[in-house]
Amino acid sequence: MSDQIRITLPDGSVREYPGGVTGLEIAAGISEGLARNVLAASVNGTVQDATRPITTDATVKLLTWNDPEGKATFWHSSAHLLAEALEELYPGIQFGIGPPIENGFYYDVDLNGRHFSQEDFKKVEDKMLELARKKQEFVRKPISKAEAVDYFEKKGDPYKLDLLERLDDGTITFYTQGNFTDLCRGPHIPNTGFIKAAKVMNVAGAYWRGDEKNKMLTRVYAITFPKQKELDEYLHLLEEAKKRDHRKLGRELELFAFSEKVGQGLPLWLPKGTMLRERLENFLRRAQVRAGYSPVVTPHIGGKSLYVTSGHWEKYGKDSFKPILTPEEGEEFLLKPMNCPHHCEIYKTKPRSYRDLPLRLAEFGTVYRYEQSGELHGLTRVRGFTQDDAHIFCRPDQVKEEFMKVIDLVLYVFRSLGFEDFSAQISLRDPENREKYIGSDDAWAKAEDAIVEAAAEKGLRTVTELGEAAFYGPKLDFMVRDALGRKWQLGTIQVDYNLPDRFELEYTGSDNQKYRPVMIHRAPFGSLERFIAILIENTGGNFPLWLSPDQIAVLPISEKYETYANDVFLALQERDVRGYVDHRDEKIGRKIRDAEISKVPFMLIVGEKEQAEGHVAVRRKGEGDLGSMSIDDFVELFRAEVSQVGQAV
RNA sequence: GCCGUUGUAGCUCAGUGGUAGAGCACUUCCUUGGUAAGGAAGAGGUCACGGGUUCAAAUCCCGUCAACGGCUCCA
Repeated sequence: MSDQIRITLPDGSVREYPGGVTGLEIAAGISEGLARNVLAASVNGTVQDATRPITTDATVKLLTWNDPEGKATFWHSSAHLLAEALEELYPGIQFGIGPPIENGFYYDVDLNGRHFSQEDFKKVEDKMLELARKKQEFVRKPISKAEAVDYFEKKGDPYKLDLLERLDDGTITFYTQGNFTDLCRGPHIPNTGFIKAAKVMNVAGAYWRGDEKNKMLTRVYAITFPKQKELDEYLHLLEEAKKRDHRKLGRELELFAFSEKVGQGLPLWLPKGTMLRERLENFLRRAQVRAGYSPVVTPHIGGKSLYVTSGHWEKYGKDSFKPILTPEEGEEFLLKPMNCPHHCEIYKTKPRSYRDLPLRLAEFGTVYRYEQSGELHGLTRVRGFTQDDAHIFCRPDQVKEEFMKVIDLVLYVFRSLGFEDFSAQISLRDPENREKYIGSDDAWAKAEDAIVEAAAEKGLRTVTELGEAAFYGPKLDFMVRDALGRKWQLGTIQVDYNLPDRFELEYTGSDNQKYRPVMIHRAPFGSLERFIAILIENTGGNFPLWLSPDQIAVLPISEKYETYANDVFLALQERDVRGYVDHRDEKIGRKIRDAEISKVPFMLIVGEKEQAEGHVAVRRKGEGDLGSMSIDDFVELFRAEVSQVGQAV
């Protein structure tokens, strides 16, 4: 151990230390402050305990709260602290897993039927902090599998034993802090004293190992911080995010509603929401016409045999809405869960030539799917929704080019609406579970290659997920987050070599032979409902001018100017400006306040002066008075802003 | 579907065994006003629904439905 080792630090400097030096000691040599804040150490790219000796030359980064790995380590250790607290409060409970997550951590526990709810949160938090103040060290101990099994058999924890079964002897470690010992690969923070603030967020059920055949454990979600102030800030941030929740804003801005009588997951679009939705539809319709799409319309139901042919009946029939029947003949029809089978039938209405391809059929198609009741969520997960669907029928040699054109369209849509923060996900087959999918290996391989290449050529930053493909083909999804950080899929592009086979679609090639086209399913919004939900949360309800349900509110100072207010409104309406006149018997301050709360972009105040000059006093929401101007000047100002985003819709 | 929590006026919420409340919104009247809440009066609830316990249930118990937070699922 007396041999010197060379440690390379992130700034490129190299220092010599005695072999066996720890991250903590290196930190102490740099500054006392750093030593106080070191949570873990990255040694040659592997995160490990800051207290673990380093025995060879290495590149070392000392991790603090400001590093994602530091945070993860902090929260992982906090999960152990949570477990320790729970065990003290509820002796005899058993533990599943307790990982860090994006915001905090959780621990799955089997409370053996014991009750645990919000009233107990405070007690757990207090216990956690009480234990944290003891500055208990996290002690790492390599242990043989036999000893580990023995420990948990004595303790009576079936979940840990289940975990141990899949671990190899020689790789197993225990971590102990205070009276709590856990099977854990680590790493951990030096001691519990770093944890100064703790909050149990909520509890939820979670199946052991995520399998619904297994027992449901209680998942306790919590978050901790090195400073109380940071917890306060986090809670404040959460409060702010809740204000942007589309379910809240949807009600407040009168965009949509639900009715128990209509049914859960079946949104009712109110006039203002419909206005917004129609602007979006028109926006995409125009873009699609430019991109060579042909709009079509198909019925909301289709004969069962259509879905037998498509394969959807086999795959989803048993857990869908049941077929509806004709009264006399008993013929079965399905509420359409997809538009693609209908579009395939449109393809088949006449013989197609290679010259006709690509054929791009687009439809705002409303579909109905039986989503499990516990899954429904505002507008992001519903049972009836409208896809901005289109199916591109093309020759195999056109797949990649068409795919790239769709990527362009999706990016155009996202850019126009200010969606900067999205990620792209390529979903491929699960290589270990191929019977889940229909279609030949060869077709799948071709489709997967086409997607990967197209995404790469478009320079998309993508993550690839195995096993996330649709049952009929791989896909490229565009993912965004809602106000509370949950991830949702919006735009999607899917290659399908399968449906053309099932529907026996054909085209005649230049050699007069019959060929099979390839289908691309695509939806830039995904569904209008989900897209609008995310748009509401992204904008906080402050929609761009071209989308605002009400773009202006004409506010007469008093009844005397009502006629003039109506004249102003009519003149603007003729120039395609949307809004209303506030005729209520209220003072101007009140009318302004209400228009501001309704998030109307422009308020046009008219009184004696304006009437005399034929002007309007313009007030911009959130900004204030812009001064008095003629109606023509206002329209110019208005149109400049609308065309700024390129969307005179 | 599963686990947990919740359900009182259009909205936000008080009320924990003894005749259903507040603020905002709504209606009417007064007020005719200059850039974020003028005043007064009024109307509005089978306390989600269905059972049960009790002299008495919004309140306690059981069931159903729905919403919320997760899990599983998501063509």
